[in-house]
Amino acid sequence: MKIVFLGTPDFAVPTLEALCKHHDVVCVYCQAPKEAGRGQKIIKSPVQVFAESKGIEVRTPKTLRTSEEQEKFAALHADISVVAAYGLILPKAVIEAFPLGCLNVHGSLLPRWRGAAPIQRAIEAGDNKTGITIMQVVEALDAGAMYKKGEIKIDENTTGGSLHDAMAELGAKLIVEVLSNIKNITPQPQDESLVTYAAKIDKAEAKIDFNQPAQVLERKIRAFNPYPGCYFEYEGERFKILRAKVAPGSAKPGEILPGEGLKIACKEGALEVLEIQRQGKKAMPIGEFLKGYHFASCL
RNA sequence: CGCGGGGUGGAGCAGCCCGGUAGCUCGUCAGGCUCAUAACCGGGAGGUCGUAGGUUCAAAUCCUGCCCCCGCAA
Repeated sequence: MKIVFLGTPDFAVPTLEALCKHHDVVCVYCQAPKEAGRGQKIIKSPVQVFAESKGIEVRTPKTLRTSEEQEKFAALHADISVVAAYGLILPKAVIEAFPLGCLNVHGSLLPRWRGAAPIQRAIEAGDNKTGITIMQVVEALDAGAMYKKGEIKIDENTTGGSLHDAMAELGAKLIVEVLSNIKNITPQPQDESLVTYAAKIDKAEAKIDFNQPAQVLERKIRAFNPYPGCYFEYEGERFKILRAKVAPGSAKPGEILPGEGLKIACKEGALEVLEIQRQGKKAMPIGEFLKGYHFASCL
C-alpha cells in the first residue's frame, strides 16, 4: 500500500520502520526541527532523521489547517495515512484525504487514557495493564473506532521509559497486522462511558510532596522515569529519585528514618530510595551516593 | 553565542574563593580483638588531581584552549 506517515518522536520510529519494510511510504510528515537540548542547537526529530536516512520525502509544515497544505497532502494520492505521536491536530480534509482514511497508533487500551500522556498516566494510576490501540482517526481527540488492541502488563518494575519502548515496538507490530488485513476488519466503536483522559505531564507534578502516601509517590516516580523525573529539593538543590520502593515506617512526612540507606517518611508509609541523581551529577545507586553525601534528619 | 554544576587512589565525595605536606566515607590487602562476624581497633597498598598550554620560587587551587559527564530551560 501507498502510505503517508505522520509522527515525530522516538515513539513513532519503530512504526515508521515497520511500515517501510512492508509498504510504500511515500511521504513523512513530522514536527519541524527546533532548538533543543543544551546549547539550544537545532535538532531534527527522530522521525525526520530516520526518514531522511531512508531517502523518504519529509515535510514539516507548522499547520495542516491551510487549504494549501491540505491540497499538497491530498496530491500524494496514497491509500491510507498512519499517525503516531505527530503533535498536530489533523483537520477533516487530511483525515479523509485518502480512500482508507487515517489510522492512529495510540498508547493505551482505549477508551481508557485518551490524550497526550497515556503511557505515564497508566503507571501513575496503578493500572496493572495497558497497551496499544490501532484506531481510526476522527476529528474528536482519540475517539475513533478501534481495529485492534494489544495488551502490555504493568508490574512493579515498569517505568515510563521501559513501557514507552515496549509500546513503540508493539505499536509497530500491530499496525502492520491491521494494514495487512484492513478490509476484513470492522472497527469497533469506543464505549463512551469508559472514557478517561491522560492529561499532559506538567513539570510541576514532578516535585515530590511527602504528604502523599508512599505508594502514590512510588508509582509516580516510576511513571516519570526517565522523563521528567520526580525530585525533591534540599538545601537549594534538586535531587531526582529515579527508583524507589514502598517501605514500612511511620514518621512526620519528610523525616528520614534511621537505618541503612535512605528511607523518607511519607503520609502513609515510607519511600526507600534506591537510585538518586543530584543536580549536575550522574544518577547512582543510593549506596554509592551516601558514601559522599549526607542528609540531615529531615528534608 | 539560552542558564548552570562537575571531571581528585577501585566507588562516592571534600579540598579550589584566600596557591605551599593528598583529606573523608566505602572498598581492597594483611594483622589485632572476638565463640564468631559484613561489627570493632590500629596499619598498608593504591592518585600524571580530565587534557594541553600560561602565570609563579611554588598550581588540585589562578588564567586560557580542548575533550568528556550532568542539571535547568526548550
